[in-house]
Amino acid sequence: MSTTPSQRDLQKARTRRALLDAGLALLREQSLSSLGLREITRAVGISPAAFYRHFRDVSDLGVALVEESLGSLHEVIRSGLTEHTEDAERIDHLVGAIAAYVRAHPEHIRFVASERHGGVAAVRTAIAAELDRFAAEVAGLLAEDEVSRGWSAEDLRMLGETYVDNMVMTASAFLEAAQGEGPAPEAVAHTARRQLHLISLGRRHWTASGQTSGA
Amino acid sequence: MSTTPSQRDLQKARTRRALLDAGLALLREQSLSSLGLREITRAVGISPAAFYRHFRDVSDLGVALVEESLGSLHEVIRSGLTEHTEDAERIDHLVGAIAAYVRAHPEHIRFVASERHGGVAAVRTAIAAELDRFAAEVAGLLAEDEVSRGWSAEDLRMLGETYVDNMVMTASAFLEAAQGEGPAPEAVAHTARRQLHLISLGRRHWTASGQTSGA
DNA sequence: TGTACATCAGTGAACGCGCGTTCACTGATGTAC
DNA sequence: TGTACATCAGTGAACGCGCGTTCACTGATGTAC
Repeated sequence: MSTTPSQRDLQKARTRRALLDAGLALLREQSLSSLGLREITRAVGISPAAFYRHFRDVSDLGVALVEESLGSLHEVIRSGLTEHTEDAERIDHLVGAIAAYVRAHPEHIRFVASERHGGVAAVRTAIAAELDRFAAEVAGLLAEDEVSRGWSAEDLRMLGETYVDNMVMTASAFLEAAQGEGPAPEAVAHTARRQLHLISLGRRHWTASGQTSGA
Repeated sequence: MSTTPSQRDLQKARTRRALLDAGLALLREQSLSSLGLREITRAVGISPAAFYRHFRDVSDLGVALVEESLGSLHEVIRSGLTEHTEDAERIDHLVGAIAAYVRAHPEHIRFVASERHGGVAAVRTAIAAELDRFAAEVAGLLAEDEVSRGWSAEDLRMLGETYVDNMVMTASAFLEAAQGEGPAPEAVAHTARRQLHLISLGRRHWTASGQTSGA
């Protein structure tokens, strides 16, 4: 029942894209709460008033960017965790996939990293929800490993969160490396690999009773 | 050779304090890059021009806040890692110390969390430097444990970073819990304890050769 | 195919407002003699 | 202790500027007949 979009629909979609792209580009140098509506429309080359045909306000555009930024990561993670079964290979692959993603979409990663705890509540909420989905997804994938036998859903969830936290930190570190702000990319990859190895060792030796602390 | 500060010095210090406090309070609801100079002076009750007697601009005040926010954490971490030798006790103590710190200084933690990857370069750099110091400090403390025998400086450093990353994530999670944005504080503590336990297990089974991945 | 009307993305001018920064100043505090 | 001068944190007015939002509008595209 879906008809071909009209010229109008196409043009509108094109302008919307331009607004999102311009917004993301401008966010390389500032945070969302200081990004101006006029700044965005100026970059696109339309009048300020036209902005309202596409978004309610700038934070509304921010929420749309969250989906764009994290949506395509699901596939990356899935392949990163399922394509190999041996620990070392899987870690290499996952770290490499993160590095590649950061290289391919640096602005998306920067956006998520800086707005995750940033000043715009709606965006913060959207990012938290998306990262929660990731944690659940990772937990689901790791549940299928042999080592996960006997793990409670709660423990698997915790493991998923640990992986996601680590991946976010690693992505941030790659980003800083790319801007020359921190250690070099190879050093970041080296640290990330060993951190994942550490977690993976812990996972291998995990026992359900081990998690409770002595009184 | 230090003489007692004059009335003038005292008054100036008092105003500076008021500016820092007002800035931090305002940052509860927005990010540094959107915080206005006039907003701060208005909150303090002085004229906008007086601001320049204390700081070059708002980002200069931000850098001063970084030192304030993280400075007092060193002692907390040190005691959290040295007061107990048994794993479970140490983890309980550390997680409790983080929870207490977040409860005592929520604005400081929120500030650091949101500006760590925020829009003001000078502040980002200051936070990164301070967290680096933490990682080095934690690495130094963990080096003294029996399990660390044979660890390279580089691996210890990686371990320190893993701890600091985890602590930052945990602090953020406690903060969100306090605002009712995420899981309850007890759930955060529970996850944090198990994550630290996971890391601690990995640490116990770490071998220098284990970290390199197969070709 | 041609015509009359409807839709609606984008315009451009206008608005009131708060911003950061400057400047010459004031008057309390501090210092030299 | 008293006096004359220096310092300097804070003032208040002024500046030019860009902001978000509103509004009646235009004109190309789409639709009904």
